[in-house]
Amino acid sequence: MGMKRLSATVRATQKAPKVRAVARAGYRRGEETRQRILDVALRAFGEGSFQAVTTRQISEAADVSLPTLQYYFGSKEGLYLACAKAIVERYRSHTAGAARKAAEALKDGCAAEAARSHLKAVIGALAGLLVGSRQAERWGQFVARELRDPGPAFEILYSSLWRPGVELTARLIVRILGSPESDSAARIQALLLISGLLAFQSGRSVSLRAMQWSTIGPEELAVVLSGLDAQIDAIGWRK
Amino acid sequence: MGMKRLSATVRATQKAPKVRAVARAGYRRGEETRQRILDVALRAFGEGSFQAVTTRQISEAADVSLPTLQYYFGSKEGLYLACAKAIVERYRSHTAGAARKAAEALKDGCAAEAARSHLKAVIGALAGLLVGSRQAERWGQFVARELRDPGPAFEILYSSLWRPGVELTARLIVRILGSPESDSAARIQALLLISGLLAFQSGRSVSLRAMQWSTIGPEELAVVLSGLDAQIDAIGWRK
DNA sequence: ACAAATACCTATCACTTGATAGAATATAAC
DNA sequence: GTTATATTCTATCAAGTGATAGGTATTTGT
Repeated sequence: MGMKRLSATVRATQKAPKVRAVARAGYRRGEETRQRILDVALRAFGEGSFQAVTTRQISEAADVSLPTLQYYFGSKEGLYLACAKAIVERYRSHTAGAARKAAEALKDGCAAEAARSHLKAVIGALAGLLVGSRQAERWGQFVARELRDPGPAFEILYSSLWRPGVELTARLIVRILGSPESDSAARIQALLLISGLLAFQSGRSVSLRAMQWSTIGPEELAVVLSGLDAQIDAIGWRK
Repeated sequence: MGMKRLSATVRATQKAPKVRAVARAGYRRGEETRQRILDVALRAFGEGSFQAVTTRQISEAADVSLPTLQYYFGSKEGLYLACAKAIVERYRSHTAGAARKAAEALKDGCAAEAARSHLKAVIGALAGLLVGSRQAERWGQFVARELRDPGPAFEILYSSLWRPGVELTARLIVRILGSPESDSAARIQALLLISGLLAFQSGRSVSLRAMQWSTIGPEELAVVLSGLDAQIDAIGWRK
C-alpha cells in the first residue's frame, strides 16, 4: 500500500534554504514573531496531527500572513521539526533533575531500595510534568502521536526522549531486581510502567471517561501515582 | 484553535443517502466488490489516519473507480465507519469466549485466585489476537489512533470495545482485591494493565526498537505475557 | 424479450492545500 | 539621508482533495 511517505530530512542539499536564521546579528525584531508562530504551532500540533493541522490555521492564529511561515521555518515540515525540538528542550529541563540524581545513584552502586525510590521520583516527575499544565499535556500528545505514527520528527523524539527514558528506567529496574543482566525482563517491566503512565496522558479522553473523572487534577494525579507506586513496589516480588 | 471538526453523524436527515444497502434482495453480485473495498480500506486506515489516507489510494488499491466508494459507502466517513464496525465485529468474535467465561465466573461469585486466572486468560486472548496476525495488528492501530484522537468512529469503538474491556478487567480486579467497592483503585489497575499490553501493539515500532527485537513473534509474545502475568500476580500484594 | 433495478464508469466540479513570485514596508548601519 | 538588509504583505500557482452529474453496461425478475 503506497501510503504517502513524508520526505523527512531532505534539506541540507538544497541550493538555498533561505530560512531566516534563528538569531542573526542586529535585526532582532522578528524574533518575537518567530516565537509567536512557534507557540501557536505547538498548540496546534499538540491537538492535531501533522496532516490535520493546516498552515493557514496556524498563520491566522498567529496573526501573520501565510508566507511568513515559510520565511521563518522554510516549510510546514520545518515548522513541525522546530516544534519537536522545542518540546525536547523543555522536557529535558523539567526532568533533568530527577534523571541526573538517579543516574548518579546508579553509578555509585546504590542498593535496590534506593533504586526503587529513585524510580518513583523519576516517574513522579514525569507524571507531574505531563499532567501539570495544559501546555505539557499537548506536548505529550505531540510526542505520543509521532511515536505511534512515525512522521518527520520521529527520530529526534525517539532518540532524545523515549530511548533515554526507557534506558534509565530499565537500568533502575535491573538494579531493583538485582539480577545480573536480565535485560529483557527489565526492559519489559520498564515499557509496561512507562506505558501505564502515558495511558493517562495520551489516552486522556478515554481514561477520563473510564474513571468517570471530569479532569485530571492534583487529586486524580495522586490516585494514578499511587497505582504506579504500587506497581513499582511490586517489581521483583514473586508469587 | 478552530481545528477542523468532523461532522460525525449528520446523515439521517438527508433526502436520499442513496447508499447501496448491504444485502438487498437479489442482485448480490456487488457484494464481492463491496467486500474488496472494505478489505483494502481496513488495511489502509490501519496504516494511516482518516485524513492521511485518500479515497483515491483506496479506490486504486481496490481496483475500482473513485465514485464506486460513494456508491457503496456514501462518503469517506461512511467507509471509515464501516471499517470500525467490521473491526468491532471481528474483535468480539475473537474475545467473546474468554470474556464470557470470566463474566460467568464473576456472576457465580468465584474466588480471588479464580478471578486472577480468568484475568490472565482474558489478557492472554487479547494479546494473542493483537500480535497474532498482521491484520489484527493494523486493526489495533486503527482503534488506538481513533481513541487517542477522537474522530468519526470514536463513539462506536469506545462503547463497543474499550469500555466493556476496561469494565470486565476492573471487575475482575475488584474480585482479586477482595475489597468491597474500591472502584477507583481497581480501575486504575485495569487501565495500567491494558495500557501496558497495548504498548506493544500501538507503540509497536517503538517497543521493537527498545527491546531490540526485529519482530514480535511467539517467543517475544511469551516474554511480554510473562511480564503481564507478573503484573497480574502482583495485584493485591502489599509491600 | 423486455423493462427495471443494479453495478460501475468517465469527466468534471468546487474547494483546500502548501508553496512561490515579487513587491511594499520597516529597520538598522553608515 | 541614503543604502542595505530584514520583515511582511497581496496575489497567485499547481497539485491534490472528496464529491457529483450523468452516462453505459450488466444482471435480474417477469
